[in-house]
Amino acid sequence: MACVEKYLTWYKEIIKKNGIKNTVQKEAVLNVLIKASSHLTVEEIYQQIKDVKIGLATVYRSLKLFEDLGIAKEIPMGGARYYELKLFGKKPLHIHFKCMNCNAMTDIDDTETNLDYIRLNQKVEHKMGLEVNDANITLLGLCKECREKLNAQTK
Amino acid sequence: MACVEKYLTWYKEIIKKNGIKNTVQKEAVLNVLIKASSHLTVEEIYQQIKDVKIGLATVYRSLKLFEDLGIAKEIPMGGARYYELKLFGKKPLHIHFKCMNCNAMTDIDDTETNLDYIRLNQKVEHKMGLEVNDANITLLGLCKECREKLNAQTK
DNA sequence: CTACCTGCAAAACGTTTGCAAGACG
DNA sequence: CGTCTTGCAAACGTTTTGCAGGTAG
Repeated sequence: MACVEKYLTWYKEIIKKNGIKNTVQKEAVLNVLIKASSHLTVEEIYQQIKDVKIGLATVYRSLKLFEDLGIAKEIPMGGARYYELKLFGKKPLHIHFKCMNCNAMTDIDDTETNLDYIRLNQKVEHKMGLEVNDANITLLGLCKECREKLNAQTK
Repeated sequence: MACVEKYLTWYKEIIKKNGIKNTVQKEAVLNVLIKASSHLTVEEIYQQIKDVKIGLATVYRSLKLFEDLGIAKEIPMGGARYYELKLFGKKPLHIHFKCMNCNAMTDIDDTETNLDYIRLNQKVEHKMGLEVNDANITLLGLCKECREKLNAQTK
């Protein structure tokens, strides 16, 4: 994937611009996040880094840094904290879905739907006189597979 | 408030129906939640109970129980966990707003807006073939007061 | 009277921090 | 070379658990 390389360069640019040093550890965390298809916990990110010597504390520190720089975003869900990247290619806002049966956490990848939510957020912003910079939207329920499976059992 | 009494009776009904024993401790936790205007952390709930002998562990156990029974709902936000009641008088879904400046966590109490979000959730449900039972929506930004304060400083 | 519930203290868990050594620029 | 960063281990705050005693139904 050429995209991974390109994004990585961009991220490193942001880090450098803020007077922070680029290290193999930060790069490793970024790499995992870029390649991740879904949202990961700190522990999962830590486990997926095997080619670089890294401590758990550094993963925490890197993620906090990335949050401050606006690179990454935390999504809290029932005790756990998931992380994902915010920039480049990702929508500025998107909806998360958590299946209460299989516990999978996925994105709802539908441009029109995402736009609907963004429009609604703007409406709220004007109506209430607030300034909305970010939004966490998580729907909970049954995913398509689990729904069909459970329906089949109860028939 | 007669409402507090009424709700309390209803909640105790639910607890009894599920074969769980009603105790002064559970009642105390419910009372705090019913009377609370905003969302509370476990520690805050614990502190507000003074007339009953109760241990922190019991507060945790009660809240978990209430969640399982569908009485209460957890709202995770940046490390902390807030709790609120789900039933009776409360909207089935409403939007939380967290101010990044003063850290206050409030509800967006606007029926029309809440309905907009519910409609949107239903749209997603049908479009993606999911079953949506619940939704966590938290907007992050600046509240009206902080926004004006900060604007005044930068002029 | 029995099953469930409670308080307490200990344990478990996730996250943060102090420090000396090391790496980036 | 100075500053920022790291790994390690200890500290920390929150949540869970085991257990003996207590209470609701």
